Amino acid sequence: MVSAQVRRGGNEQTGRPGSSRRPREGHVAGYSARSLVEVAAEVFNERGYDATSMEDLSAAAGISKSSFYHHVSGKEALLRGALERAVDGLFGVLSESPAQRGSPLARLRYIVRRQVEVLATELPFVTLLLRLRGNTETERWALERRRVFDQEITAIVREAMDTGEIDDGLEPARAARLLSGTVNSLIDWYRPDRVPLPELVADVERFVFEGLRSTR
Amino acid sequence: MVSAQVRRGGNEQTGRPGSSRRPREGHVAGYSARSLVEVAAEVFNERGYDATSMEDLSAAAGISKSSFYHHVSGKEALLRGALERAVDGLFGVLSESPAQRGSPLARLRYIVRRQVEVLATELPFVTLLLRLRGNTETERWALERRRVFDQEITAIVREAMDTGEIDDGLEPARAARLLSGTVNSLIDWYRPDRVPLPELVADVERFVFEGLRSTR
DNA sequence: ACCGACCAACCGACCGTTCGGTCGGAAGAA
DNA sequence: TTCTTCCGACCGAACGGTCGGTTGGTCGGT
Repeated sequence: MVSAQVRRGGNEQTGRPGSSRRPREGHVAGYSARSLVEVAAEVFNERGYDATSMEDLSAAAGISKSSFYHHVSGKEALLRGALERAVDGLFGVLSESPAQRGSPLARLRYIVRRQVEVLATELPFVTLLLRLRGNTETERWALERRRVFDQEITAIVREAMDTGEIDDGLEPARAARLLSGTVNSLIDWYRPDRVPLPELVADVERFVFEGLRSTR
Repeated sequence: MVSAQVRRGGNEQTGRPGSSRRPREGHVAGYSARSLVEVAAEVFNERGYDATSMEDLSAAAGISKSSFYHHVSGKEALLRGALERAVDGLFGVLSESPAQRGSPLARLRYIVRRQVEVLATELPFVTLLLRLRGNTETERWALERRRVFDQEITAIVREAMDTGEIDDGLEPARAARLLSGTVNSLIDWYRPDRVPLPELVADVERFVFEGLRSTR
């Protein structure tokens, strides 16, 4: 397990510590394992996990590869850390009280809205989660968690169909997959600071529940 | 350049030629470059492009790594071949006459339906296309073609909003992205033979244009 | 004296790719 | 028919290079 404690969460000048050559400001940088997970998640998304070397990661963190190993136990541990953050964010939504009380449709709408918010705020981590191939044990664990999450959504969709709140012309599982697919596709184009988050949330909710066709 | 001519497009007993140990039936197998592209696309999707070794590919084709090189010029050429097939399929839809004539909404509906069909029939190739990271020149070329495709969709969405056929509450570019995102998300769960294609096409069209909410 | 941050040099494994050579059928000459 | 020549399919072995990870050590603060 990674044991380093938090000392400095980042670097104020670039947002990512020492991504360009630092002039060796002593030997005190102090990267927490957590901030390195953030760096790693970004690089994983740019290059792809397999194409990312430990040297790429350490360079992005501004230290040498061997120094990097002083802070983290290995490549897969970084992936695990990032995936855990994504999974925790997603399941956190399900455990919020508006996701557990109220009519099925209201719960579903709430989950969609919150899921968009989590996707946006935890973008690099969720992106990583949604692009997994399942090659390692860590990846398969995350894939399984995703599957459980999707099942929860499917169950709520089914309830909402039973109450007649949403159209029951589709199979619940298929409707849930289209729903999740739409929300998750945000990671392919959403970039923070380009679109106000509340506006994005409203647009996605409208698209998912009302569709594209004119209401007039 | 790949120079082998088509001799046998596949193998009737497994659907993929020689994926299990063949008892050396002479030295006549005769893989066309095309059938090897199909094998490669499947393995790329299972393992991820970067994580796939040439040995993985040759093993899937049932020949040695060095024999494999007798038929193809290299790893990236296989990727290129697969991506070209996906891109051609997608742009082919746009050039069909129902995609160019009629009201914007009718054209959009047609494109969505046909795009689902292309996704389904060319699943491995389109999957590859939609998961690119842009590390190599080939990948960047494909990404650029995708961008052009999305722009075409955006233009039609904008037209349909101008005519009032679809809701203009969303920005055209954002509506187009949600639309494409929904359709493209099929690659994450659609598997042939599980769902009749016409039914899938109808479901996706309905979801995209009518949304989930009840029509009653 | 000790400790945490840091790094150059290194390791075995595996990568994509090349190459020399074998095998068996097709084709032409006898 | 038999002999000879040729060719495409095929493979084992090895190449240069890069990978994830380790080692042995320096340096500055306390």
